[in-house]
Amino acid sequence: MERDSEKTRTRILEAVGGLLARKGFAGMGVNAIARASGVDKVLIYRYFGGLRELLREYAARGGFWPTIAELAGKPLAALGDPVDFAAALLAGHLRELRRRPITQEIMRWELHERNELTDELARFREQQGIEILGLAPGGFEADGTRDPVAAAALIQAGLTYLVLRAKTADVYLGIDLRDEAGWGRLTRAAEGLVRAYLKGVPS
Amino acid sequence: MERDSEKTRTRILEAVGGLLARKGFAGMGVNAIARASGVDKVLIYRYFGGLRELLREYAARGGFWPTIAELAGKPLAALGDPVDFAAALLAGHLRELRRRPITQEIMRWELHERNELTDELARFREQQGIEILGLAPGGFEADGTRDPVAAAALIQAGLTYLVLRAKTADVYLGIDLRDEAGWGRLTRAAEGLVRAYLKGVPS
DNA sequence: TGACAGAGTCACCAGGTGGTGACAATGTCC
DNA sequence: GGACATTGTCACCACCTGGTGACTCTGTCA
Repeated sequence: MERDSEKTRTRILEAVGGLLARKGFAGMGVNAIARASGVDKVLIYRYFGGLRELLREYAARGGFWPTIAELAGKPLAALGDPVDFAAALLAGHLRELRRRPITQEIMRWELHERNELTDELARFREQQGIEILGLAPGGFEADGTRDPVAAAALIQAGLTYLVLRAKTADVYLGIDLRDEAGWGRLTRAAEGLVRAYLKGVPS
Repeated sequence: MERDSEKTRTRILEAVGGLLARKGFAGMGVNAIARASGVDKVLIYRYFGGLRELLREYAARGGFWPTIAELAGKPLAALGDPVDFAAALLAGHLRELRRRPITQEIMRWELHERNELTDELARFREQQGIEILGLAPGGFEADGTRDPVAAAALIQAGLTYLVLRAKTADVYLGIDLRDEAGWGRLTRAAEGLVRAYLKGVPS
């Protein structure tokens, strides 16, 4: 064997990512990681301490969350109107989440397990989300009739759910999740909803 | 022992429900069901054939999906306006899903496993959803600027995601998911969104 | 009373999991 | 060269899983 501990470490970490993308968190175990990386599992314990710590280190490397710039898709300065801002970020959320199977897998995992790691990952996202809201030109304060934050949360959550659902479903309320046309409808609906809600004029 | 096969069958089926509510599908196995029901696992094979068939039979008993009447919350005849109709059904979706932990667990399961059973369960819901859309007074046809079905799907998906997420998260984009006030904000936002989108006037 | 089918019990199997101790190979430094 | 720590290999452990064969018990019916 190669006898290069640093290389072995990264091989293990890469195996985590690959396994995550292929099998999700269901098949995530010491034996599976050892098999996938072609490394003896005892090295996982030696180098990382255990599965928890390995996953923690994998998470610490990051790279599966889109940055704010990626979410916006264009320079933030170009989004002077709060409605454009919201529409662009929601579209960006959909776009960026769809192209990140590992991120999707983490979010699926968060949906039915809660531990220090999932809490930390969620906290990071939550923090980023709040930060983005703070960047909204003019802010997103609620008044008597409108609650822009709740509305944005709802639409973002809807897009998230549909992306996660698309792995195991072909269709949702008649909308084809396998086809790009279906996603186009959803993108336009999201934009139309937020425009109508914030300005009172659909589309 | 009691020597009553019918009683034993129902004890097993009830154990499935209890286990589902407590542990979700993660801990769903022959041994666990046998333990939870206080019945030898060999009887599961004798009476049902295996885990798949047992789950199938459990699903066939139904009772975890809200009916259309429950979703509407009030007589459909009272919902003459398509906007009221949509708002009432979205609010009903949230209300009914929140009170059904087993249904939530099934939907979580559907999110990362796909088999004949999940497909069938999803097909039932899909069918019901389409049926509800058909009941909308005046229909929900898309025109050049609006796609009411996509908008409703998005909001419904958002409510679904937040309900599922509430089990493992306390907060989403600053909205408190443990508190009734948070759900009130979301309900009002959903209604405001659909009203604004369909009529052009928020709230 | 005795035969018999149905209901329930028990012991076991192969295979997988997380986890560890003992050992062999390899490079490094004196 | 020899000492030594590091890296990697292998065999093993207890435990749990799904699944099955063989047994005993019990109620029913002739």
